[in-house]
Amino acid sequence: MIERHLRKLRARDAISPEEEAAIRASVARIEEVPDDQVIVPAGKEMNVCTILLDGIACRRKDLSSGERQITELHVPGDYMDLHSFTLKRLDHDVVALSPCALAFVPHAAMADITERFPHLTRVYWFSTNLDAAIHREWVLSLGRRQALSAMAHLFCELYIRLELVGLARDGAYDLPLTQTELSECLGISAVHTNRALQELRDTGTVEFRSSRVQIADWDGLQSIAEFDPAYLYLERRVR
Amino acid sequence: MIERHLRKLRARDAISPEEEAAIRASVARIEEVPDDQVIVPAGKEMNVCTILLDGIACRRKDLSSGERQITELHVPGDYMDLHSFTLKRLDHDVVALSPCALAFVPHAAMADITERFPHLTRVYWFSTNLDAAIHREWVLSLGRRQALSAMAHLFCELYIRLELVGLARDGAYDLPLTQTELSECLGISAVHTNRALQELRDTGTVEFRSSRVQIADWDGLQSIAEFDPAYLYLERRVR
DNA sequence: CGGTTGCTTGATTCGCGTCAAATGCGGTGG
DNA sequence: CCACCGCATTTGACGCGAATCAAGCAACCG
Repeated sequence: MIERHLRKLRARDAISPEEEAAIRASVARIEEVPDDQVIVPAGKEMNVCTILLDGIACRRKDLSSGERQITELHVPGDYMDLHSFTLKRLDHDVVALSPCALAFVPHAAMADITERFPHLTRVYWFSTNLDAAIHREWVLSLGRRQALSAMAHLFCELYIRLELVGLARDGAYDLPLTQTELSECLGISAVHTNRALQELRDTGTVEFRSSRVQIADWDGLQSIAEFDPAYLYLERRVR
Repeated sequence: MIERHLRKLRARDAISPEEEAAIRASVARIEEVPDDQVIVPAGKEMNVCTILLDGIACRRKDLSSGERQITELHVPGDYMDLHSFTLKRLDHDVVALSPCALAFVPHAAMADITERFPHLTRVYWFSTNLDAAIHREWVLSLGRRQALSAMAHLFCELYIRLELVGLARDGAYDLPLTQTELSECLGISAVHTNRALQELRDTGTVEFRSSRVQIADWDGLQSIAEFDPAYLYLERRVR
């Protein structure tokens, strides 16, 4: 299952056999967690990082009022808390939005990689910078896009990211989120999320029901979203 | 002027004399740019990184409609585009919001640092992860906070970050932004920005005029903002 | 089969956007 | 020193996008 992680890395850079071996050796333990489980709580002192092998998870921040904001969705192959290697504790929760399979990599193993593999270190540094680029795109969505456009943008982003690891094809992918969780990504209410979904369906571009996204008209969806995948850094090059 | 950069790093970790020397040696060139200058355009192939020595700058993304969203403000001491070292090109512009003094560090010098100083590499990796943490807090502000609260939060964040490099004290700091630029940080209109500023002034917590922020009641401001500085990782520890 | 959770709908409210115009103000040139 | 300009700030009127409240419905599940 770690293949999806390698596939994600190799989409952007070359990974040598030695580096691949080091990555495989860095995994100390595999675990499965149920729906809704808090995998990493905000503020906790960390000494492992977590790769998402299967399922959908997120980074989530809370307000005292109980309102929640999801700041990033994670797909299989993602390091969900690689930044804990340098931050030591997180400013947000990492939460499973579906049953998830996880791989744990001790910080010590990551430290070993940084000493022995400077190039792989840059690859992982790149990976956290890619997360930041995704954050920035979400800032743009939340700050300036209309709800409909932001929602379309999210469906586009997830299609590209899931297709990269072989989990989307023919314009469709599984997305086991409730409408409430989707609303927590988009910074809107659950009611408005429902209405925006209907409006998107009415445009004939995309449908989201029964935990599945079906894109009928990619160009139309992309145009509603003003989606430009440049921020996902899909080109393969030496970092 | 590079002292502010060192001061920011040393607030979170120890920097040895050898590391300090390497940092100082990495600067190839110093330059001053006027107000409104695009320092790094989105998409451009980069081979240098830029430290902000003096002035206020930002990361900014545009929509085709001409609407703009600022995704982060930069204060003196910040590396504004350290992520270009691994990303090679940026997904946003870097723009001077006041006249700025800049220090340029070639990617080659940064590569040299990553080979010779693993600890300093982690310090810089941390620095880009701190930017991501700030992005996440802005996602929360844009997604879930009311305009008044988000504005108060931004004034709190800037106070802490500027105080760290000696540019804020006695509850006050210079902030050479127009209300329109402030609105581009907060994802609201310039008109509403003006009204929210008046409302904040009426609460007696903070005043923003003539390019200066004067905080009269920190506790009150913090409470309006629900500001918790944990996301700024102010504790000093080995990374 | 009753309870829980998620989805859907309608009515109403509200935060903020938009448009337009007025006011203030630093800079510039006569 | 004043007239003028350009830009930022401020104000008012009005409209829209999304929140909120409340209720009904559908699906799942022990």
